[in-house]
Amino acid sequence: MPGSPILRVLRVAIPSPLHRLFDYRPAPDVPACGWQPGLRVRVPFGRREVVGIVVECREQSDLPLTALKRVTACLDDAPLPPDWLWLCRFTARYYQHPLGDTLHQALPVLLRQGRALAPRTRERWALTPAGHAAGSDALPRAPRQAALLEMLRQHPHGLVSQAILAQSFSRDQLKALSAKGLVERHEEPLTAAPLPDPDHLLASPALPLNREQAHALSALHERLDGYHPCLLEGVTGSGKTEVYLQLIEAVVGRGRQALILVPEIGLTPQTLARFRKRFRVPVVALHSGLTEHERLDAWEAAASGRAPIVVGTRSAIFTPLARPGALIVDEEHDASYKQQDGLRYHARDLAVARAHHHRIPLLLGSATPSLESLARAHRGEWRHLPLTRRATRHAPARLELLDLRGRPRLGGLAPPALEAISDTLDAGHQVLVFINRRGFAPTLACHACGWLAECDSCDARMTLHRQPPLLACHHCDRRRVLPDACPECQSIDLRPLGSGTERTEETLAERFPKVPVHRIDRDSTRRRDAFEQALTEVRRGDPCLLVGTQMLAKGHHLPHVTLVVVVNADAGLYASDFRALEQGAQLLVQVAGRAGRAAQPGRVLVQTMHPDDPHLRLLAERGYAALAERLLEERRAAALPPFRFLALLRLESAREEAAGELGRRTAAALRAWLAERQLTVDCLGPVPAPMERRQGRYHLQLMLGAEKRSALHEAGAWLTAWLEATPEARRIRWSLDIDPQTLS
DNA sequence: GATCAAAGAAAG
DNA sequence: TTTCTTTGATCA
Repeated sequence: MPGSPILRVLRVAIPSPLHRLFDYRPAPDVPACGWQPGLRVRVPFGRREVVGIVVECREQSDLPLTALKRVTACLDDAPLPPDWLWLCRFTARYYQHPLGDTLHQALPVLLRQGRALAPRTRERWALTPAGHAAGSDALPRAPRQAALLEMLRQHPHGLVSQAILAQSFSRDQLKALSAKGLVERHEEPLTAAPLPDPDHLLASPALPLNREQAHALSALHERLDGYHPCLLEGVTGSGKTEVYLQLIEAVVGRGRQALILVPEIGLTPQTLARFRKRFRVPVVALHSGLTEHERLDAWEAAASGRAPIVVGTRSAIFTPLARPGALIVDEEHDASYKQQDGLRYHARDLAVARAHHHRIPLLLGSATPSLESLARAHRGEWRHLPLTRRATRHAPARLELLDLRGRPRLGGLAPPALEAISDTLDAGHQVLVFINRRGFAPTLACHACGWLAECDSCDARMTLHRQPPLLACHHCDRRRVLPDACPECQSIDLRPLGSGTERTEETLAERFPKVPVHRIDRDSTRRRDAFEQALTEVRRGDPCLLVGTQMLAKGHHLPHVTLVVVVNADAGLYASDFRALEQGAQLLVQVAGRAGRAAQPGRVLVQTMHPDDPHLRLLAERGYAALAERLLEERRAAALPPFRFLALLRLESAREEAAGELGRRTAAALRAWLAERQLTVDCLGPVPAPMERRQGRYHLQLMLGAEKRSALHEAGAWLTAWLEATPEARRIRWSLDIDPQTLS
């Protein structure tokens, strides 16, 4: 008999590492909206109950209906936002990650736990009839309650609790009055704020634009409808943020929402303050400091459209938007956009997919764009919008290479660097010493026999720390007390080898006793406000020395710094990873950008053992863009990204043999399958990972490369299916990294 | 024979 | 991943 198909089965994504869905029979009571994808359900799973998400409603299952369990309850009145569901499904497919786990990761914790996604409400308190009737002398022994009663008498519609608490009344006083029957509480929905009149959107006026900024903005304005990716390449201080702000203004002015991604290190109170100062509409920030309630509120505000502007770090790409208008990715080259464990997604790449899906503009900004993005711009896929002028009078500081060979060093600094520091301090300016090594010294060595402090669990040296004094491995949690004598030869001549932030700080403090030395690294800024406190002091402008790691290099305005010294450029630039030169150069340019942002021109001294290296010279003499061109040519010649697509299978086991055996079997099976399917994907390995032993486990990897993404994708899908079906693989931890950022 | 840890299997 | 079952080793 014809008719509508009978719904008998719900396919549910379960939070688990399994690459499959599970079928259930619907609960007896049907949700108001009917069964549809995106509804959260509570289901029995094994011996427990979990929260899953319906992804499909069908008539039949591969299993007999009698074998299916029944959904315990539906948790939603309406499905989770479709744009969110779409992005999660895309992500799971693209990164070959289980859909259940992907959905789970992309949801605020409270929603994962099954909390209702009710429209947010707020409390309003108003007088009851008894409250109106009560005289002003009704509460002689409770003056604060009487004052509160009086205040509410002035507001016939009552007051929201926020306003009451802001008048320094307490929740207890409200409760006391409520217990006396004088006031009562009303819950009211937090409905969408009326759209601000486009003429009154700005709380402070937009800044005037220079010609380049104006050109970039008009290019963006031309096409606010439709997918329109633009790479905004702007040197430090060229005003990228102002272009972002004015694009947001246009988007919000049309009643749409803007989502802005910033690097982990970039979501500072100052950044937010700048956004909030410009707009009269709320700016919702998503960062690690939020409580789970705040996170849920922010999610709901974005999903309902109540929040016109959402700013967040990597995971904010999964924020649903009711009326998406534009996506902005600031510092698009930043490595923090790639998640390095579990679901290894790249937020910038997902932003591309999402903007395309929504058909909205995408703005990617950077002073030092990734080679991937530059290649897209060159191919004409993305519009390239350069900003070359700095707002200040000075050209960006040039890098001066300082030959370290044969020179004595003090705390890692060669004499010419010390001299430059001395001169700068004498001139009343500030100095930034950049050193990418935490701790006192990279390791401890025995001067008698050559013993080095090595970690028991990793193929790495242990770092020497002074505060507190110990040896620590930066690759695992292992710590050791400082030995009094060499464990090999009992000599007591143990010496620190090389310099870290602590040692450089110590040396500089001895050498320049009259100025304060601020050390800024992960260790010195453990305390929440320590970092902000140090920055506040530095901003006052008195001469001082700053010693710091990457933390300092990114995004902070240090207007009084006129000299930057890079203690060792080589470590970053000449690492074995194929992206080392690109990322090392990006970091150098960013560090250099700290110098001379205010009235004074800046100097940047880069210490190196390879002052004649052609890459380094190209960067110093002609800048990042020129180096990037050359690196692109080299990548093309070497068949590396962005001219080839890569996927990396990592295998890890406590037993070296087990990982090796599985690696060989996997590679053989994959090669056979590739030959049979005639897919042009090549497979390299298994080879030991660059640091083979880490945290007591052996790491190996299999690298897949292809010219066509579709072929790589097919191979990846087969690989995950094969591994999941292979019993030996269960005892080994494995993960597939699509578009790996590093090969380590 | 009881107890415990390690290994293995299943999840709708 | 979580949970339960099976298996093997050890002890009194």
